[in-house]
Amino acid sequence: MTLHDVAKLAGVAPITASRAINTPEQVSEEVRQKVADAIARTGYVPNRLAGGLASTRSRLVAAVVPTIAGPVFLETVQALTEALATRGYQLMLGQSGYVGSREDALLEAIIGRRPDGIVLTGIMHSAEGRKRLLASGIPVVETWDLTPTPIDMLVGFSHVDVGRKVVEFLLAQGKRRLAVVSGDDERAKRRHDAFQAAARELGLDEVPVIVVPAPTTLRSGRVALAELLQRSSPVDAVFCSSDLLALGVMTEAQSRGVAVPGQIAVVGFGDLEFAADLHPALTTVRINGAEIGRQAAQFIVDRAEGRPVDRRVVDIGFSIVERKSA
Amino acid sequence: MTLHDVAKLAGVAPITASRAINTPEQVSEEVRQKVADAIARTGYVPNRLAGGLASTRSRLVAAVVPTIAGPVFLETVQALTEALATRGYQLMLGQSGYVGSREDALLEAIIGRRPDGIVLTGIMHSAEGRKRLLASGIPVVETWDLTPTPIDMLVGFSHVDVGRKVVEFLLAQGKRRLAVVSGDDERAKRRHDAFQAAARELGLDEVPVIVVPAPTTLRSGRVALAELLQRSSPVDAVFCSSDLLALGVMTEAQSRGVAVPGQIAVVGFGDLEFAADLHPALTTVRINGAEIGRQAAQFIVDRAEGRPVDRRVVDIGFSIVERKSA
DNA sequence: TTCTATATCGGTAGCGCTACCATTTCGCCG
DNA sequence: CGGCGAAATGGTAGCGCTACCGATATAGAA
Repeated sequence: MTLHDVAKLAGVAPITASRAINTPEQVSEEVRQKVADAIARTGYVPNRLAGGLASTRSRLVAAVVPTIAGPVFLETVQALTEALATRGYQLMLGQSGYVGSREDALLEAIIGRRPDGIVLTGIMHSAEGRKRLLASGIPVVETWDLTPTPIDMLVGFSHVDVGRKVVEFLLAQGKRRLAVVSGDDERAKRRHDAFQAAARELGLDEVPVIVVPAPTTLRSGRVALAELLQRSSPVDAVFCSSDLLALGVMTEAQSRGVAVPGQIAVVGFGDLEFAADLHPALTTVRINGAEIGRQAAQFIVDRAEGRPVDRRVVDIGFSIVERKSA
Repeated sequence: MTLHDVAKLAGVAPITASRAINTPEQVSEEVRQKVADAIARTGYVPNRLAGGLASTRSRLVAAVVPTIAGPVFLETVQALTEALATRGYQLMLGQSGYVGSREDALLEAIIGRRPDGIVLTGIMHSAEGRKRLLASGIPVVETWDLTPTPIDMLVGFSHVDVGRKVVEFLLAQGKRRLAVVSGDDERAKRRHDAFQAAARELGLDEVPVIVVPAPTTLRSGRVALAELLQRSSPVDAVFCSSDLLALGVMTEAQSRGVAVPGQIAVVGFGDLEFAADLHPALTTVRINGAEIGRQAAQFIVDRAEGRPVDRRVVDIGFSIVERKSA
């Protein structure tokens, strides 16, 4: 079943049938109807590979996440997929793994499909990767981070600001013996470095940091708190690099009879769906992941459809959602 | 940068360059080297849209999930993406939404890309959808369920068996006043129908079922337990249709001072990563989601590469992981 | 009436690749 | 030393669609 068959059935030229489908305002009502009938009768589905080849517009967008299994980027991916779908674009998913070893093969696989855009979670660091991306000429959106030197477009927020603001928040709660439990990914590191620096500036003790492997899990939260409590210096607040970690810390606290927030305050990161309903409800840093996805989709669709994108960097900010755990 | 440019640079015919890339065993070592050099110098990346069009093999696989935001299918999607990537295939993600309204548009968007296979989470029910899928001639794998009439291939397990086994398990623990908290998706319904039926057969009281909207959340688990406790008849065990729901039930129990499993046993479904580390550790039904993904990938790649698939239905089963909550 | 602007439709070529068949090369046999 | 099969290479055509340009019909202006 090809466009030619449909056109023949409708009694028009293939190119006219193409227009009836793609730019219906360019054909008469009569033709539109005949073509629609022919499509209905044949069950014709346009071959978008062929269309993409001919028009150099694949209507495919690639998203690269470290792993889909971590809940962090889910909201973003969901919003991205949706926003793209309503505009006729399809999402291709690529997993870089937290290692970044297969990154090169992944980029090759993606670029080979000639997507109309690539959405990266996190910024691309490898010079090689940046070069390939740039050379490909494909619009790129980096997300979930801020950098003065984006490859192309960017929508994110400042991890350094997050670290600072959380210290200030905790201080305002009267907490003075802060600690951090953090995944070993690079953005989390930026947050806790800023956290430590801010604590130092404000005259607090050196902040101990427990680093756990990414992806972060409830288990590593439990283990981390256990380790923290075992150390000599007491702790009255813990900033976790993910809500899952925070849940782990709270779980461990509970199983040890340590009161939250009474003895230890806990702050998470991400504001996952469950955070509000934990007991005690989790105080956490909220990132509007869905908005990141939507904005990224907007960027790429605008580019693909030839609209100029003036502001190429969007800082969507964050907020500290104060609940019961801190 | 096209294959022609690379071929010219390497001093061979385009078709020879193509072979050097795709079937290197068909060309001499010398040609292989020259083409590899030319590629390295030019940064050439084959256009897989063109290749797909010419060979009618897109090396694209579509996966349809209700929503990526629910954690249930994550493991499957991750394993699928990985297994596919290592074989040179790319995953396209489609979200049907739990409603299934846009399902038609989604199918059209997917089929239009001529994927080498389609992986469905859950089985396809709409007659219209089945017809289109069948008509497209694309290999289809239905997952996470069992049916005597799959569209094509299938890898799943019996939800009816799950419901029955959990009743038996709970009974063996000495629990007699069972209840269910369940999402309103169709597979969950199958589980709790079987659960109710089994309880009836075994002479237990009628099992109350609280149905909450999908996707299930911690919050709905809390609310559901609250409602359950408010009812007249006492309850000593709750089977939840997801681990998140189970966590909600346990959270609510904890905040009300109801002992788990002492007063109420809780059984989850899914064995999400956090289940083992909850306090108390969650007893739950384990589904090997990753294995589902890998098997689905295997099915599709086998088909795409012309290998015959003899056993088209795989029951991967499930297991009840007994921990502390029941 | 003739000319021009506008809407509607069609033809041709080509996107970048691979399937298929043809040709060349070369070692090796009788 | 001709002939032959296998290995290596090349040529042609076409996958299904759209960009680009051209043709025709209609309506209104001059």
